[in-house]
Formats: sequence, structure tokens, C-alpha cells
Amino acid sequence: MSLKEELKLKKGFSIVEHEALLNIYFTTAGVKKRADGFFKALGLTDVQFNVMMLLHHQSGPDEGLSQAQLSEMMLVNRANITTLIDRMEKAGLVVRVSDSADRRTNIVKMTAKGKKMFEKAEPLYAKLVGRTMFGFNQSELKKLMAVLEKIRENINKPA
Amino acid sequence: MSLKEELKLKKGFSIVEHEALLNIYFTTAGVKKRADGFFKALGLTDVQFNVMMLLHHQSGPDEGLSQAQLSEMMLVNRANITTLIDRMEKAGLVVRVSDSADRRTNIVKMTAKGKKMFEKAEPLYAKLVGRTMFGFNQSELKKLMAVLEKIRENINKPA
DNA sequence: TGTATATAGTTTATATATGAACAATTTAAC
DNA sequence: GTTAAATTGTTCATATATAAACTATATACA
Repeated sequence: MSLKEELKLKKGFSIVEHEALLNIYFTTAGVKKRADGFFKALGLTDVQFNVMMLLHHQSGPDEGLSQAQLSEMMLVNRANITTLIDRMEKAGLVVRVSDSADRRTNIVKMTAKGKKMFEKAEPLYAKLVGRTMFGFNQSELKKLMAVLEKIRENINKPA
Repeated sequence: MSLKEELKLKKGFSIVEHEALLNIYFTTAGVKKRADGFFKALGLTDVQFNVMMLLHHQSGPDEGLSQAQLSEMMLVNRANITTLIDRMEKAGLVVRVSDSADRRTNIVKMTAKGKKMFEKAEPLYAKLVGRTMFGFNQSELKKLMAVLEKIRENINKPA
């Protein structure tokens, strides 16, 4: 269905660039809403799962990542990570361990409970991703990523 | 730059479908951050501008839209609209007018101040959209929208 | 060595988002 | 025509996001 129909707009878009941009925006919103429902059933949020995915795939089994590294890998503000890790620590999914080499730094590590939860969630999430991106071949996906990469470059170009 | 580089990840993605999905997600995040900075300089937020854009383009000059209509056109919860319109009303950008035909309904209309602000912001926003989507021809944009539309259809398909 | 600067994390104020429960009102069903 | 169901908007609890101001620490450099 076209975006105009999905949003029940009375009038369409006069500029196709704008329509394309809103298509990206509302597709992300839809993907996020779908993921929200999925993770809620597991007692998680999409953002919390993302933290666990980074801890699992981007650090050694017992290494963990600092809050600054998480902030960088998630493209969010440091302040955001503080409250996010507060909630995850309260839920028993991760712990903060102080870094002996740099006393400013907290290393975030998954607990046994967190690991168990992640191992249960990940294959189900992979299926959801498969269903979401169903019907495209590798070349179409590469083309899509190239377009999106170019848009991200446009954003970062000085006006 | 590839997403792996932008997020400073140590390891890449093993599933291209997942990589493509994260590309959509982080492109939206980048676009939103860019727009946030732009609107902040005008004393607005991206969401507040979107409300004004809907009021301007989707309703007659003095008709306005109900909160339920705004909720539908923005794909957000009704509760969200309540607080959003509270803030916009407080800022003098819009007013709530009760609907004589249905006493449950509030009609949201732009004030003179809101209209003035919107007319100043819209051409600047159009330029930003042009820069963001620069370097694609109409056929590439249509192809992109078709891909995104298919993803939205995949999401809404029953598992 | 000392000082200036940078970095890590927290706190606060603010904006956006959801779902659930609620009141007021309208519409549908019988 | 009255009752049941649906719709509109609000309030509350909660999760995520930012920027700015702050403390504590580490690094650079002169």
C-alpha cells in the first residue's frame, strides 16, 4: 500500500524526494513497532536486545563493553546509556564492573540470566528479520544499502 | 561509509538481511538527528513541524484536523497527541476548538503565529530534504519506495 | 611537574513514544 | 428506544532520546 493510503492522507506528496524520505521514516517506525511487540512477549525491549546483541557479538565471552563503546555502537547519547543500563541492571540482565585500568570507565557485562535470555531470543529474532526482509535477493539488498549509505553521506555533507 | 565503520563495530554482520534492516534503522536515526538540529534553530521540533505540515496541507485553510486524525496520519498513539498538542498550544502554535458536531472531538487549528512560523520553516525544510535526497533520479526513488513498501507489507503479514 | 584539555559517566529538564484504565459521548443492534 | 459496543481524548506508569551542567579521572604539553 502507498504511504498516502497507509496514513489515510487526503492529498498526496508534491515532491518525490519528500515522499521517499517519509517512506524511509515510516518503514523504520513500522519495523520498530513490530519488533516492540515481539520483544514485549519475551519481557525485553528492542533497545535492550540490541545491547545484549552488541555484548554477545562485539566483545569476547567475558570482556564486555564500556558505556562509551555502547553509546558509539548505538549512535545514542551517553546520558541515554546510563538510564538504559540502570534498567537492565535492575532487571538482572547485565552488571557494571569497574575497569581497573581506567577508573572513569564502567564495563557492562551480561549476567547468566542475560545470556540465557539472549540465547533464547536471538534465533526467534533472526526469524523475524528473515520474514521482514523476505522476497529480496542479495543484489537488491546491496543496492538498498548503497542508496541508504549515500543518503547518510548527504546528511553529513556541509550545507 | 559502511554501517560497520560508522558504528565502529569490531565484527561485521553475518546476515545481509539484518545488515540491510539496520541500514534502514540507522539512516532514519541520522535523518532525524539532522532534522532535530535544523528545527531546533527555528524553535521547533521535527514532530511539531510535522503537525503543522499536516494542518497546512491536509486540511482547508480554516478547517483543522481532529486529534484522532493527527494520530492516524502520524501513526502514533492518541495519548501521544494529547501531550504534543498541549506543548504546541502552550507555545501558541495551535489551538484546540471543540467540534459542534461531535462533543468528544477536539479540532486542532494553527494560530496566526503557527502559520507564520510554518511559512518561514517550510521552504528551508524543502531545501534540507533536497540536500538529503540529492543524487537520485526519479526512477531510483520510485524503486526505493517500492522496496520499502514491500518491507511494510512483510511486517503486516501474519506469521 | 603542573596546568590545560579531553574523556567517562551521572543528573536534570525536556520531548517523544507506548499501553492500560478511565470518562464522556456517539453509534449500532436488537 | 434502550442497551451494548465503539470512539475520542485524558491521565498514569514506563521506556527511550537529547543537551547542558556537573564530578572524577586521564592525557597532553610546555
